[in-house]
Amino acid sequence: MNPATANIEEAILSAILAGRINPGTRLGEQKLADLFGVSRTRVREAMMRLETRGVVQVSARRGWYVVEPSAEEAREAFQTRRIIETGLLHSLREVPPDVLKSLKEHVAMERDAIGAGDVHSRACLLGDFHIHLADALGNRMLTEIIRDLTARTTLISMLYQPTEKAEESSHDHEDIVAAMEAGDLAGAARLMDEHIGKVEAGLDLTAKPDPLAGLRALLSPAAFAGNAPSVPHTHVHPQDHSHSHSHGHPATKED
Amino acid sequence: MNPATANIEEAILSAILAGRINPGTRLGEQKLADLFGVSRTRVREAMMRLETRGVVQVSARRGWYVVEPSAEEAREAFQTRRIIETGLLHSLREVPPDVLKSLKEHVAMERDAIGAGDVHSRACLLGDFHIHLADALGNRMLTEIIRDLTARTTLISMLYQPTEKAEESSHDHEDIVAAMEAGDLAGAARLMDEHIGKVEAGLDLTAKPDPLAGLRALLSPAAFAGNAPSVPHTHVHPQDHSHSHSHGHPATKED
DNA sequence: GCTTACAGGCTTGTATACAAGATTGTCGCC
DNA sequence: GGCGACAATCTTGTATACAAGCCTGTAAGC
Repeated sequence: MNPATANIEEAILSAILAGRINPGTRLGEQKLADLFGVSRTRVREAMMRLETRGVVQVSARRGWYVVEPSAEEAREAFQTRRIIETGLLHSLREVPPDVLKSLKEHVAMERDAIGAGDVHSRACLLGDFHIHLADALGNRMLTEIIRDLTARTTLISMLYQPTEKAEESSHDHEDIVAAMEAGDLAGAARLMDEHIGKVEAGLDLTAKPDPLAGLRALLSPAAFAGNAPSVPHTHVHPQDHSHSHSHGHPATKED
Repeated sequence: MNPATANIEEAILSAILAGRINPGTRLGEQKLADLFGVSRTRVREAMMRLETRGVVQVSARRGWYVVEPSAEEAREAFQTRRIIETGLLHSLREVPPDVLKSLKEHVAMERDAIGAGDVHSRACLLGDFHIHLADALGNRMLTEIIRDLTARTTLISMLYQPTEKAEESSHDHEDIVAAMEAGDLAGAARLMDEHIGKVEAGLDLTAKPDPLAGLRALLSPAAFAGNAPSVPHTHVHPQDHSHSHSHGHPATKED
């Protein structure tokens, strides 16, 4: 593949996995082209590849947007991950020592990142655990699949997750590795199932399927006619999709 | 997505699943563009999407080729399918009656196609069973994943399969459905594992990593100088194949 | 004052032109 | 006669130009 195209693709996917790009973010072709110093052609290539991988979508003549999975798609993504990752653990007969070592090191890194409060690194590592697991098997196809799925569930978490439970996730990972070390693969699979289930259960899938959620919350208390003057038109389109949730998204959780 | 682009992509993928396109086939951009009545741009889009899905590959400034999975990739593909499809069956608690009905009908169609000797339809249906299974769960993501994997294993079978065992496969499918109907999902998963294992075991993964295999077979009996004059040229290009699809795959021989 | 029609700007969609590289067929040389 | 270099041809790689459509801001009409 083209090095430049691959770089764009990889850069965007990595940014998503690290939680640096929010769902719904608009990715303008020309803007990306300038950013990477290439022409729109290459950017379009990368975008189309990412579209087939399920992480961006094109809206006709409007632009490319990072996907905002619906509640239904969220359920599918988690179901798919459960199936694949438990299937993976079940398929193992034994775990090579070097794989165990590598996984333990990874969990240690998770704890460090959590302790250091590095939110991007943390999100990246937590997702990466699952990718690492597949990779340790030496199966690149599976790794790619899980990587794409993880990108999607990361976006889902950003959309629907009211609370972050990084410590709990890392602890789950630790338990899974412990079960693997004990040779209890079935137990590890069960723990993995529960782990993914917990992450899914921690989401509020009824809450934020639309970008108006924040606004809707303002409206529902019937405080609409209260004091805020002419809220509707002026505030529905603050700027535009591209800049609207450009950065300060994660601040809106759990209150 | 674009309708035309999607059509090209789908047409080629379907053709692969039906065994109508051989691994290693060259897919020229202009030729496809003429065929579908569009410009090269659209063809390139479709090709890049298919490349992302792992069914074609581009060789720089030489053309697009249907992938010829190596023995290693073949093992990975089967391993991945085993993991996912057994994981799928394990994840089920019960099978809805309409799904069972649909699967039974599918198996019946397989038998019909086998009886009728329709080789393309048969190949398509045998692969489609697995796709159908995921689809019946209502999980489109999983369906897409399995579809792509099935395309690859279909190509692998075309490359390495010395014998076709359509009846046996169909019979396996029947057994799997029967186990599902009996509510024995664990048993169904085991049967699925064995089924995929059987298909994999039926291959000769040491035999045909290179496109010269047929030629090599002619050379080895040392009958080369015997009586057939200038055999090589006439038989290397049986029909049009565009040209020789002998793009220098590094993994040529093994012995 | 509010609604509706319209125009301008901006973004993607598509085709085409040209550049770069690879393969192949041919000619000259040894 | 065999081998190597060269040129013609074909194919993809990349950029750019133009067309088409959406969004937004403005102005006119009710």
